[in-house]
Parts: sequence; structure tokens; C-alpha cells
Amino acid sequence: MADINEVRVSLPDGSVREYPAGTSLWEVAGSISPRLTREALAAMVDDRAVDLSYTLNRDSSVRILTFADEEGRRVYRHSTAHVMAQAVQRLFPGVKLAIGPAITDGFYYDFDPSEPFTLDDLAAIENEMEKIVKADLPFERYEFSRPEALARFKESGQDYKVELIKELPEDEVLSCYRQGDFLDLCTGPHMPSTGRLKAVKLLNVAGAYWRGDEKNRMLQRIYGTSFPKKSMLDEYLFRIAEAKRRDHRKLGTELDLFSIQDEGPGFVFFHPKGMVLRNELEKFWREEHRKRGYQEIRTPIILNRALWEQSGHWEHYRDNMYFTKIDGIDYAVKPMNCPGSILIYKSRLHSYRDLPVRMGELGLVHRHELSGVLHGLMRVRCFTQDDAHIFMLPSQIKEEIIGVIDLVDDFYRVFGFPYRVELSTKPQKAMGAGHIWELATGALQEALEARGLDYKVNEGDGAFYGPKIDFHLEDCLGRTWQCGTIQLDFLMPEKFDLNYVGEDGQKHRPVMLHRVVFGSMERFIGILTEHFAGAFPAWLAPVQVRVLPITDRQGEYARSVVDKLLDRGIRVELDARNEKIGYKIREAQARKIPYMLVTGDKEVQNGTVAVRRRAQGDLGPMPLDRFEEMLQEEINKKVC
RNA sequence: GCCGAUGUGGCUCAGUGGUAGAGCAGCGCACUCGUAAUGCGCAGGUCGCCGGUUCGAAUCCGGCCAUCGGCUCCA
Repeated sequence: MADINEVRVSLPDGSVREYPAGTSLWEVAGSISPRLTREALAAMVDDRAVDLSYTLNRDSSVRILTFADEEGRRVYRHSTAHVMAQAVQRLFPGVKLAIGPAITDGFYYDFDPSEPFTLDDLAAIENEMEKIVKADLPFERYEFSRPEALARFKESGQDYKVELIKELPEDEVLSCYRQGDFLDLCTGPHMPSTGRLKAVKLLNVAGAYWRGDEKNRMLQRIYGTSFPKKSMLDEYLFRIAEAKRRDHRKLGTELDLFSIQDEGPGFVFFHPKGMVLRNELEKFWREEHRKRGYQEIRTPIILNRALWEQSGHWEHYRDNMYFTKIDGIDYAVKPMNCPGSILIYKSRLHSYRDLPVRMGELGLVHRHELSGVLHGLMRVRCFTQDDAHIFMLPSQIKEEIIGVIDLVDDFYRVFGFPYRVELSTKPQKAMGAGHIWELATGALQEALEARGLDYKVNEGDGAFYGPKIDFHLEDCLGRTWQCGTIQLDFLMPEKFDLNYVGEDGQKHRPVMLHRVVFGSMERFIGILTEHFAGAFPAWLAPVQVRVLPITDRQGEYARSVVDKLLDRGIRVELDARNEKIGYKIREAQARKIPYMLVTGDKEVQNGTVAVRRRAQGDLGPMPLDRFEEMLQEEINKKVC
């Protein structure tokens, strides 16, 4: 039995240690290892994050947090945000403070200054922060009652803090943290002192609404990040630079894949090379869907307003739609493909024996997005969904969902994308009764579990007509993109009075499933471009081979090589320009063409080609047939 | 839509009140060359658009358009 003055502390490694009551976490860390003492930032005590100065007065489980822990990083970045706010307040007296949380790779703080910050201000703020770091000011925690806190922040004119305090529960004890001359309302915890900050970088300034609501005042947000080692910061900055280097908008121009012109903001022009990519993706898509029992359809882009009223889009989606009039009658440009698909289903009678009916459509949809959110191929105003609608018996739900999950898995595997799954439930602005939503959500959940997939639940993030499973794929820089979704829908069949004839000869209601795999062809091409940094695998590469004669003596032979490959369906170009071979290779590398075939006198004489592979360099000479065989296999197997 | 920044030849960028520049790409000529840049020459821009100030505007002012970074990961 432990002494009443002793507390038992269980540590993450399963060990239990005893300390005198009143021992601080600082001391606990010290008793574990000197390294932990150096690196400790805060701690988790019984799953609550606290400062190292926190003292233990009862048995607890303790985990000391360092930068290696997710929670530790949050503490580190949040403390950095406080230091930045202190620097800003010193340089811009009278600036009002809003909030300053840690985010995934750093932190931000929202300010309400009299003048917007400029990029030059950032350097000055960084300098001032350095002084605060050098001074190594301790972070000290204070607790206030609500009235005390209110009085304090009212007096210093911190209106946003006052607003925050007013929203907190009446009886709550409020905490503030002070470092030197700076005091901020904050739950904490914080690192022990400002001297722990080693590498800080302020990244950019941007406008942000108070509480993210466009009805509120626009504040000035400063983004930054921090690390305990300069090398870690450098690595992070390198990752940002790498992402910039891979930007699909830049590569799209360089590789002549697509453009977006002032004449059509948010509307993409696909150039011939981009079209090759698109067509290859579509070819792959069609083949895989055919194998899985899908039929392809195409429905009109403009349809009568009455259809959209019936589907509920008029009520729920009007703000994002474009409208037109034909012969004095209202029409809408489709923002989704489902109503069109439904009209095809309804065009004839269906027997239960026909179900499931799987109708795929590469459907062009238009959606009005705010001008400020447009972004290359990733966020556009018109895009092609690789859509499909499955009409099925209620008893087929689970099997069909599993079928789609398998399909998505197969697709992403081809490109080498790992992915995460999320389940989104009933939103605020939803159509239909609660029990139907429960039924639908349960079916999705069951399929996920049957398939043994881990998933995260997003409460309230579903479509207005049903819950959904989202697939978020991860690219080579660790960024995630939402692509595939599966949405279960009991409502559209109701609204459109869909039915099938059952075994009993009576009419019954089918269930509908909406799903996409690529998501949008445009966005998927953008993601692929960044993922491969423009160096597409051979099966997708707009140009697969470029033939490079060394002098114009080999022009005729090079031409015959090109013709032969063209004849076999290879995408090949000839570079017959009067340039040195090094120059031609350099350019072909820059265009990220997978294979270069150098043809000089030796090759003409032996009837071979000297193969150079984009990634590996010179592979030496080989007969053209052997090269072609090798390339065909690489293309057929979709080697990445 | 809102805040801030930006807009100069196909691309990347210089030029802050006095006759529009460079590199790359393109075209021509010479060289006929073996695995990431041969040399010389030529052509190419109503400086995003509209208006204003001025003897004079890419440059200063106003409006518009487009692009870029953002617009709750909540003390």
C-alpha cells in the first residue's frame, strides 16, 4: 500500500513509479532521463495536457510530451504563436488579438491591426521574436475568475478576448499565460520558456474572417511554423519548395497539358498533350467498368427547371447552379449527373431480375464556385465526374458497396496512391426522415466493416440526399486529396417514383448509389501531375518516345523508326533539328519523355536503336523490336 | 464574394515620369557533332483593360478584369 504522501505514476512503457505528493512533472521527467528533461515541453496527465510545472497530488498516468509527439508539436507551435503575438504587440501597439492556434504544420495568429501587415513586417516581427527567444522568458500560468478576466481584457481594449470570455461557461475558472510583458487568454499548456524556440519562420499574411464567418470583420492572419532544430525547419521549407516545383499549374504550362484563360475563369482548356492523358485515363476507366458490369450512358448538360425542382437541387443547390432560358422556359445547367441518369432508368420498366443496374457516365457538370476559391485544375467551375449510379434491390446494398470499395482500391493501387477512408453523416440541411438516414448510414458502416477498413467519422458532412464514404488519397508529398465517394440514396428513388417489378408481380422501390472513383477527371489529372512531378509513367505519358538522330545522315533511318513505332500505336516524336545530341537529350529530359532513342551511324549500320531511359540514362543499343516489346509490356502493365 | 499581393514578348524576369530591355523558347545561316545547353544573325510587346493627372505615363491616381496566398485545424 502506498503511503498517503506518495503518488503512483504509470508511464507509457507500462512501468509504475512512486513520487512524493506535490512532485512536478518537470521533476518526473528529470527522474526518467536527462534527454527527456532537455526535450520535455508539456505532459499528458490522465489524457489532459498540462504544463510541466503541474504538480501531482494523486495517482495518475503520465506521458511527457516532446516535439516527437503530435500533442507536443501543438504545444510548441502554440507557444510560438504567443511569442509572435507578443512581438506584434510590441511593434504595433494597440493591435487587437483574436485567436492563435497550432495547425498541422505550424500555427497562425489572427490580429486586428489599424493597417494590414505587409510582407516586410514579417521580417521585423521575426526579429522581435528572436529577442523574446533570447530573453528566455518563462511561460507562467495564472487563473482568474470570469469577472476578473473580463475586467483585465476590457481594460486593455482586447475586444475579441472579451467576446470569447463572454461565451465561456459562467462558473469556469479562466486561465491566462504570461511571458514577460505579454498576457494572453489561453487554456495552455505551454512550453517552459521562450528560449526553447530554436527555428521559427513566418510564412505569409492573409485575410481571415473573425470566426471564419464572412459576415464578421476581416482580420489579418499571420501563418508561421517552428521547429526545435534548424535542420527540421530547412527540411520543411524544402518540402514547400518541392510542392511549388511540382505545382500542376506550372507543369501544365511547361508540358503544354492545359491552360486556363481570362476568357473563362475556372474553365479548363485541354491542349493536345493533356488530352492524351485524359483519354488514357478514360480508356482505363471504361475497360475496368466494363469488366465489372457497368453500362455507359451520356445525359444532356442542360435540362428543364422542373427536373431540378423535383430532385431537390432547386431548393438545396441553387446557389451553385447556372441557369438559362430556352423558348421562354427556364432551364438549368446540370451541377450533378444523377437526375439525368434517373430519367434513363425511368424510361422503361425494370424487373427485379435486371437489378443491379450500373450506369456509368463521364458527365460534364457546372458549378458556380466563388471567384476567390478557383485553383488550377483542383477547383474549377466545370468538370467531368467519372460518375455512376447503381439502382439495386435493398438486399443488394452491402454487396454493391463492397464492389465499389474494391473498384476504388484497384484504381488507386495502379497509381500507387495510399488512401484513407471517411464516413460522413447527416448534415444540417438534409432532405428526408431521420430513420432513413440511420438505415443508409448503417449500411455504409456495415460494408466498411465487412471489408475490414479503418475509417474516420465526419459528423454532418454528408450530401443533402444521403450519407457518404469518402476516399482521401495521399500523394508523394504527404498531402491528401478527396477523390472517390460513395453515396447511398433512398430519397431520389422516392422523389422520382422509381420502381421495379418484384417476384410478386408488384411494384417496389429500388435503392440508389451514387459514386465516383477519380472524382473529377480535371482534379485527378492535377493530382497525378503533382504526384509524378510531370514525369508520367509510360502508359500515361503524352509522348512515350522521342527519336534523336545524331546528324542529318541518319534522318531517313530515324524516320523509319518513328513510322514503325507509330504503326504499333506508340506515341512517338522525331527531333530532326540540326542540333547536337546533348542538346536534344537535355530538351527531351526537360519534357519528361520516358524514352529517347538515339540513332547514329552505328545504329543505322546494325539496325538498332540506342535506348536512353528518362530515369536511368543510357541503356545501350538494342534491336527496335526488342525495345518495342519492352515498352509495350511496361505500358500494358501500367508500370509506375 | 471578402482581405492582401501581383499583372511587361510563348516562358522566366529587369525596367518607378523622358525613344520598351535580357535570358530561354521560335525562325534563318554556318558547323555534321555519340548521351543534359555549338556559334552568329533575325523576328517578336498598343507594358491586363478603361478612364484621369501631366508637355510627356509601363511608371502617379481611380475603376474594372484576371491570377496568386488566405478566409475556424477555434481561448
